[in-house]
Amino acid sequence: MQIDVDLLFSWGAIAKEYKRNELVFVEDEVANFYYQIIEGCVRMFNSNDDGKEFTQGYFVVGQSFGEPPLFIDEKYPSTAVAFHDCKIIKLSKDKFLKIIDEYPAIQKQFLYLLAKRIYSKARTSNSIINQKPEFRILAFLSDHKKGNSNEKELVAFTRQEIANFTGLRVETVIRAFAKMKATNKIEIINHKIYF
Amino acid sequence: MQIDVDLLFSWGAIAKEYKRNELVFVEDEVANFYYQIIEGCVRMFNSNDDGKEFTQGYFVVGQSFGEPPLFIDEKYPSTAVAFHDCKIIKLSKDKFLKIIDEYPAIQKQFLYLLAKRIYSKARTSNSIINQKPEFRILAFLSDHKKGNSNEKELVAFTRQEIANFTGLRVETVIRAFAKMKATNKIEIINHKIYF
DNA sequence: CGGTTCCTTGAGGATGATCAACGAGGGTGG
DNA sequence: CCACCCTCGTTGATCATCCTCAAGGAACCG
Repeated sequence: MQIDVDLLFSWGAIAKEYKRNELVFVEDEVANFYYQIIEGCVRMFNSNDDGKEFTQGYFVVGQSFGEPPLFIDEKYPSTAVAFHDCKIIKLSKDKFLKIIDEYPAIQKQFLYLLAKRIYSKARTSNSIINQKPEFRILAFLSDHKKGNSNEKELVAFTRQEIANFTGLRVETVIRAFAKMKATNKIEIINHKIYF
Repeated sequence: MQIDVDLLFSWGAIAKEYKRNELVFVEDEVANFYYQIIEGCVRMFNSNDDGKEFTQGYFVVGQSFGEPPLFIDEKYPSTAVAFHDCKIIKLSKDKFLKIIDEYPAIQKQFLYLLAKRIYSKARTSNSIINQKPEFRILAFLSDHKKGNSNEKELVAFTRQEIANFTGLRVETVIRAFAKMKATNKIEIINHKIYF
């Protein structure tokens, strides 16, 4: 949990519902709100001219997103959309920055959070740029694995979503999966992937 | 300037000199120090199996680098090397974290710094993944332009360095530059690039 | 059971990587 | 001052890989 929900409400935050695929904010828009997910899952992405999308990240229950621009007075570098139906807390930028100032413990939490984000962005951009499709996909799968046991678990992303995250095309992802199945790196049962 | 130099020294920091190409820290090493540049320039990068390098970023005088792992108790995701001869202040992790705790203003500065880094990492990874060579290079050039005037200025990176940053190969960079010259996006005088 | 979304396969093509060889400039030491 | 070396830039030819396009099949849901 990022900021205590009751605290947020006491500062005037409101909860808003978003249907699947509804936009939360759009690239190049001015950043005016702090967002924290109560229910559902949010995807951040960029589109290029051809309509090809690149997923910057997924955010789930309890996580906040789109904060960096609030601190540095920048526009949103990406678009955020409800990946599933969502309930999201919204608080104005001013109030959010005041909370940060008034509660040193919260400020510190955000420092750690941003440090984590940079760390993982450094790792993903490295694996995406330097490596072959199979490697990129494996990096994605490892990062998004819930348990860290050896047991294989269901991958809850479509091949298209994995393609968007790894900067590949669906067909390439599918073909890579075929190879990975052959080498026992994953299992595919009934079109579902287990890793 | 990140943290006041005198303050750092008063907390027991030392200044160390690094020759060009000398390593400051290495990928996967445990993070034990805070580093701040007094003189010179540092490059952070990853190498993959083929020896191909991907540059995560350049850091110049007055900037600190390699802090995120200090906050979250992780190993370094990349290697740092002196790009030119350097003088760098080094402070132990413990003392650094104490400074962060004792001076709220400094803590806040780091929050802003990390926010900026995330913002620019989001932008670069997008332009690198989604786009054609020429576009990637233009993004790099814009990001590293000092003045924001329209006047063309000398690009102080070799073609190899630009290739490492954009995830391309030298030859591809050179060929892209040839096209960009033809379309007047850059000038090349005596092998030097002006953008 | 009809529609939508997702998955799959094949063929062909474009693009950037690779390999090899050479040119140009700048600095250093004899 | 010149010869050499080392780094950086350049060019062409060839290759591998991933993208593109097209078509169809499977699963799922109301």
